[in-house]
Amino acid sequence: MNDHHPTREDLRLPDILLALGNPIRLAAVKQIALGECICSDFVTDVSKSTMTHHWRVLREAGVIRQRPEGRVIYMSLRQDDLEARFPGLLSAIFCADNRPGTA
Amino acid sequence: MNDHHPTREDLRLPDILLALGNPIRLAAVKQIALGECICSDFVTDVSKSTMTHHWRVLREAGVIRQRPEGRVIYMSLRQDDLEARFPGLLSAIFCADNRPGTA
DNA sequence: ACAATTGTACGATTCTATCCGTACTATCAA
DNA sequence: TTGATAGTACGGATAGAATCGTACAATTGT
Repeated sequence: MNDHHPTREDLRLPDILLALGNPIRLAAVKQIALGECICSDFVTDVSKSTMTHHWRVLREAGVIRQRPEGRVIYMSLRQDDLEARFPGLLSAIFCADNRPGTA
Repeated sequence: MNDHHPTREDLRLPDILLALGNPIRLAAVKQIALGECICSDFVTDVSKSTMTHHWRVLREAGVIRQRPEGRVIYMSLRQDDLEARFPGLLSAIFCADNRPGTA
């Protein structure tokens, strides 16, 4: 696995917003926020390789951390880093009053 | 001018994040947040027609409102609508600890 | 009426994202 | 060692985004 994670200092707001500005990734991040999970915990309409792409976008933006262990990869939200750099951002996104179809 | 603005109820979080997930648009929105302005108030590296494109993306996502008056178009942030649907989102974005190059 | 100003519309180009299938790697269990 | 499992990597197709230049429309000032 290519496992580059940006440091806290290197997090960039536009990259993070772009990463979260996709319904599949936003839904995935919301699920990860409920607790660490592995790829196969996600039910989506897209293929495995497409999800790999989405995980990479989220990881490279610094939204999630991927931790390989055995043959699975645990994914978690980089809540502390995000809160340090962008206070309130995650909670605003998770508490948003979403309508159907909004993911 | 094509002047469709989504209603408050039709605002979609992924669309808004996507609209803000571009450095040029994020910078523009930050400037608009300081007070209503017109297109020519913005100094950018891109052409006029490219900016027209960015204004459209922001307007169609519901981030800004465009109000034509005479030969200029006043642009303002849809702060009330955004706060109603996504409380705290804008302030989190504007208060973010940005680094150089982050726009 | 004319010219200047402010911005849009359109078409073309280039770049980036999304998505899939297939092939592959690594780990684990029997 | 063999097979199953979990996921990545890569190449290619399609779609969408960003950008520009040119042409245009509306308004305003002379």
